[in-house]
Amino acid sequence: MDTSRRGDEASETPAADLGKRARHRIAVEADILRVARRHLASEGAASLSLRAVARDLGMVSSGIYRYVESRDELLTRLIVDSYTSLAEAVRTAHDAVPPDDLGGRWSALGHALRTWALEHPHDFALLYGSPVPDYEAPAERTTEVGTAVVALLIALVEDARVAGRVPDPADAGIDASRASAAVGPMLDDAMFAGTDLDPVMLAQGITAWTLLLGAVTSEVFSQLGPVPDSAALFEVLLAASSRLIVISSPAR
Amino acid sequence: MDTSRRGDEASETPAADLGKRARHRIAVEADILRVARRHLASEGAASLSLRAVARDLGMVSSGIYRYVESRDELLTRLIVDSYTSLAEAVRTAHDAVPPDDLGGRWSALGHALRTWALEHPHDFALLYGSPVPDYEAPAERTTEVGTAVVALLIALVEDARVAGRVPDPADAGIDASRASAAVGPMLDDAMFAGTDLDPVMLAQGITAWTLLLGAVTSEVFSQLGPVPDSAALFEVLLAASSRLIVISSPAR
DNA sequence: GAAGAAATGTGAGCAGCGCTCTTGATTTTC
DNA sequence: GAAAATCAAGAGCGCTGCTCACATTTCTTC
Repeated sequence: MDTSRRGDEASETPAADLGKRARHRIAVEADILRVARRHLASEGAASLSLRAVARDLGMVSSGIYRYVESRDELLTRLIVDSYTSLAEAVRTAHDAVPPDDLGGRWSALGHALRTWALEHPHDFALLYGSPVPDYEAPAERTTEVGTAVVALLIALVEDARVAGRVPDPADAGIDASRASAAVGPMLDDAMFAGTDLDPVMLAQGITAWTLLLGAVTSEVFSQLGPVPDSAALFEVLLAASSRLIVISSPAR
Repeated sequence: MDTSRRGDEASETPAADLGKRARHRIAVEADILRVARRHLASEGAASLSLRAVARDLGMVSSGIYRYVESRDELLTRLIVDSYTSLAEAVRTAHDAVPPDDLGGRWSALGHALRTWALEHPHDFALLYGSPVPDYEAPAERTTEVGTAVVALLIALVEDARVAGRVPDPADAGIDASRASAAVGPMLDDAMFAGTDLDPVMLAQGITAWTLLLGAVTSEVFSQLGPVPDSAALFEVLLAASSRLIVISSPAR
């Protein structure tokens, strides 16, 4: 049905509207990812089963291999998907804050990260927990999308520098020469092209990020045992991390 | 061999010397744990298989269930084992530092944690990574031994308070009333019986611990991608965490 | 439109897994 | 020595990832 198109059959398939085979394929691939995400959310990555996904889709178990190379490849797709979802959530929250409200931007970033992690614990575990079963993430496909949220952090640090609201590194126990040796070479990376960061500020940013991610990890995996008011504890940790990269009033 | 003991056969088994059955059992249980630890170290928790352990021990696959209730129970034993190993490593390093060298104690603690984690990445993942396959750690058996290293942190914070070398919480962005609300109730816990901590200091200790654990997690799971000099970066992060709980000279 | 090529669905099958149960042998207890 | 507990061994169930041969359907090319 619905063959009402300028009948330029054969030859090119200009990716505009496709044959029923191609259409079916992208639909099935989307279905697989959708069902897999549902299974991931309810059961976790470790018990994700290709057979179960196929069963849910009403196809025979071997059929799914026409669309997915292997279980690991499905996991990779889920990782990319989760990174995208996380980056979008964080970016949306971040962009809703006025650019000159540096502290507010970091706070929004942190809260968005925490909220997303608590809402999608298994996705979070996939991204920031222990690497899955003898599965090494293929860097080409994950690092690029995985750096989206870190890019926000970098932009924030850069803006803090421009605004002269960078905290004194000595207050954070950061030694300039040490920091240079540790992260200096990282500044040559493509990610930092065009920025004007110095090693010390990058070190401060990494420290803040490490503390923030540690706080979220700790809560999602409940590493501290039962915490009476975990939201309040997060506020404390977030405030501490904030102090590492931006101070409330211009210094010096 | 070596039956040279007062031969009070039969009747009681006073746990001193046992029948051949009991002796065999504890030997086999130790073997199982040993082989399982080897598998864990080389392959990770997710691909740990009871059948493979049994095979390595030359026993038939079903035989291992005489000694281990289930796969989850084996994992629990490994967790307890790993906690013990970690606690011992950290404690040893910590106790080698003069008690009044507060910064040195924290540094030793941090370095020992990092070294242990890098040497036993899969064990570390078991303790501080994402929870294993639909497996919820039985709190009774793990929390007790899991708090050993945190106990060191608490003692350190306590000593810093006594020595009057506690940093100003405001420098770390910690608000007193917020901190009280967040962690105050935790002080009623049995772990803090006998200590004289206030909520703010506890919050500072937790912040430092979160940063330290985040730094180690980040490195072991390589969450930051390739880092040129990860050891130097750890020094920076460790120094930052140290500033959160102890300052170099007595204040006020 | 017919014919060949490519993509897709189906079912059987292999090896591995956790775990249970039965059967027969060994050790401990009485 | 008899009864009870312990253990080794094997068969078996249902699940997993993955492969292969085969039939069917769609796409491409003449």
